[in-house]
Amino acid sequence: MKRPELSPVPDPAADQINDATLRLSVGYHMKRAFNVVQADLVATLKPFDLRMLTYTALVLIVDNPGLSQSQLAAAMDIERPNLVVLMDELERRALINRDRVPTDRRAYALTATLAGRRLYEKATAAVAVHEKRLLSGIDEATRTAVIAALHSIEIGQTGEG
Amino acid sequence: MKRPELSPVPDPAADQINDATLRLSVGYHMKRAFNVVQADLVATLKPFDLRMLTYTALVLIVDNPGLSQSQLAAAMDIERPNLVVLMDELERRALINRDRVPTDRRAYALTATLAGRRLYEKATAAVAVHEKRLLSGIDEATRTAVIAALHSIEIGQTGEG
DNA sequence: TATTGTTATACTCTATAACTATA
DNA sequence: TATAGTTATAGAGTATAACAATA
Repeated sequence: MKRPELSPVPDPAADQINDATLRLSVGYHMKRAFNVVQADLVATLKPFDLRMLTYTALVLIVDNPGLSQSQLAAAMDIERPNLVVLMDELERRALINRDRVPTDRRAYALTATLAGRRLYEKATAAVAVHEKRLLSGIDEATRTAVIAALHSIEIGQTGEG
Repeated sequence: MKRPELSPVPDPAADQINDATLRLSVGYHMKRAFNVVQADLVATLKPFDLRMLTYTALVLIVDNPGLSQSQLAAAMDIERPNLVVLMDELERRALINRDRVPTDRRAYALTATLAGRRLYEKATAAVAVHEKRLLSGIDEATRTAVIAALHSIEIGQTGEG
């Protein structure tokens, strides 16, 4: 966490740097912006003992009960082996269940426990507050355009809203 | 590299997922979009034997000759210890020089060598091409708004664009 | 005392190969 | 054969503490 409490005061040294050439490098600005968002998100989730990956997994399981680990890994854009340890952690903490699927005994049906859903509710509320604060400087129209643009980059297509 | 060659075909499994709740979670979409951009950038830089961090460092040194490692670390938003190994690598490859500053013999003045500047030129041209392709689905006005928004998140302020 | 660069270290995230059990 | 989940492992990126040299 480089920015302790989302201080709005940037490092003065960084601003003396001439980044004119980089002004068109989306990757650079995206990384820096993402760093800020991620740091905020990490700090927000810490009280709930969740990280970005465990939070995202929990949200997707609550919203999509019964999905498999393969589906979840695809949705999260991570490799299956990396998801296993996340599921191990959430299961150990009794936030999710791994139930065998009768029709395909290779797969697990993932569902959230009551404790998982409660943690989801609290964490999601906290995240909403923090993200709202994080984006407070951006007007609604721009915010919508940005999310749409991010989504279009994400899926590699043009329009989608 | 999860998306081998920036295929515009998303994983079908991921699209069946209900991410309505996440539609407002900027962190989630930002991470996914950043993953795509980063994968493209990594692939683009690979022929030059550069990673995102080494490329960014090289660009900033070329654009800001004489800056110190502390200043560079601040500009890149990484910790000083992590920058050391990057400088070791670039110096070993004779892309940059570390010269002692006469007025402050603790610090190094970082400059790019001729080879460093040449690599910078070639890599930057390649990055520009790839980013243009990556953002081809987004109109100019939106693109400008997105970069401005990213920058405003980055510096934690409102307007600056 | 404070700062620059450094070493050592640890943790998280990511990626691949290879295995098992099912299909 | 192919797929779901798993294990082991390796590589990046990131973060902190502690040190020597210098200010």
